[in-house]
Amino acid sequence: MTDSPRTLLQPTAAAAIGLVDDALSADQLVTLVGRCRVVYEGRATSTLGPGDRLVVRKPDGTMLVHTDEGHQPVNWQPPGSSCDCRLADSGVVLESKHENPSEELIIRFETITHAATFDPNDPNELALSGTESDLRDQILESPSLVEPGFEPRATERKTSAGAIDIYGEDTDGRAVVLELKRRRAGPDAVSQLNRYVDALTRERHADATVRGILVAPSVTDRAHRLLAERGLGFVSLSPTE
Amino acid sequence: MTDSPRTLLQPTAAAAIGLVDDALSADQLVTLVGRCRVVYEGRATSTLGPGDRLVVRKPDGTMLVHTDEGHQPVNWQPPGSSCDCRLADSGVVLESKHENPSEELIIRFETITHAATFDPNDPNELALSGTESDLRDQILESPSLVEPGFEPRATERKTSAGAIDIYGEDTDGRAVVLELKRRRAGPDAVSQLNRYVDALTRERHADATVRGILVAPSVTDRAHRLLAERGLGFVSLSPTE
DNA sequence: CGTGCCAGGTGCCAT
DNA sequence: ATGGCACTTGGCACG
Repeated sequence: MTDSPRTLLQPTAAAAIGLVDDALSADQLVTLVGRCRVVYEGRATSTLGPGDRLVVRKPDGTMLVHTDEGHQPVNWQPPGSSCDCRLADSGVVLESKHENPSEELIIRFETITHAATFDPNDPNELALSGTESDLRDQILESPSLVEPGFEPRATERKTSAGAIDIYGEDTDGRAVVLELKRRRAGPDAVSQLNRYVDALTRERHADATVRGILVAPSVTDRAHRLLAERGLGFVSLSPTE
Repeated sequence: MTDSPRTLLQPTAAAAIGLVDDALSADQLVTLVGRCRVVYEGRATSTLGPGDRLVVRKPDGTMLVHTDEGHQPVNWQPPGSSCDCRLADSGVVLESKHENPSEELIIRFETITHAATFDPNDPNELALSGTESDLRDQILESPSLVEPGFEPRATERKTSAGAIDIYGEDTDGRAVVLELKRRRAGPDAVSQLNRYVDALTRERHADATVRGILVAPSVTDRAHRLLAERGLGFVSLSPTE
């Protein structure tokens, strides 16, 4: 039971509202192009003066306001948001509300250039590779990539400071904590590793040394210094060649 | 010198390519809706099987592929990417390339439901409030919000571990490091504060204690424990009331 | 340019 | 629901 795609060029406000209302009740995706102002209030607050933008409303409640620049929408509303479309001051107004967190987005159109709807059918999932999870699998497959004789014992091993990416032992039987990063690592990655090493050291009463190794394609200078200060190691590995 | 907005419903491949090519040379924004497959290769690699999606190309080179769900595009290309539109296997193919980092996105359409272009005029900037910068201004305005007698001395004070949000002194003349977060803070915020306190302690040789205070609306349990372990403080403050 | 860090980050999965 | 963290994170400001 799919509805036909529709498109309107320079529609009247009434026609645009009709289109949007139909699309909302039919769980269609809507795109609107036109001159609008935007007000947001929620986790933060924002206002955006008049300009030509692309507005997208998805059937899952997502709303996006895109300007002519940049990857990110200038304003948006998360999935699960409601949408109300009405006439105000002879213009189309979209009002989207979300609860928990409480957020409200109001888009006031002066002009609508295009309005279009369609019924998306998208059964396929994205297959992504080159992630941290792939790097983890590589290491579990060939532990010697980390160092000769390294033996993984667990992944996601829990500590009081969080879960260790890979926990294992070296040839001398010492505990080894690996923190993995799919790309060049900075100070935050070193701190993360440091937290896990501290926590594990505390858990295994003091004396037995716990080694920590950051595994990433590379590290920044600052991160390198931090590693040295904390007595932590580094191994260069990339998720895919 | 603005071009008119155009829209096509169920265009032929040739018509769609004509529209896109015109839009590319006129620096217009393009939206395409239709059934497509997507392949990405760059910092990572991905494939996406056939489905109905919304594709947006912006004049700054940004490309977005949106499915029917979620705030984020399923695939994209950053600003500054090229775009080539051609016919292949009797379908429209968009090929976008980016250099540094090297990334390539290929979108193969089976069907095109809508194609539309317009010339965006968007002179206004977003005015956002409730940011960390607002929280900083509040504290500089009323330092006693942190604690009675607190005196800010500098913002963005440089240390070997990075820049301190607010550096100051307490009533006893002790150095105080503030790390600000606009929302509930987790372990990473504590580690960040800890890095700055360590660095500053090192710089001011040793004995003089350096205090560290995390300023945020709230902290998680784990973060609270970490603060205690490290002898760091916490003050509850929100960027806007 | 690279480094570091904020973001209305988002999304995923765990408890 | 909250927490902890990865993400093709994106974006900005600064050296």
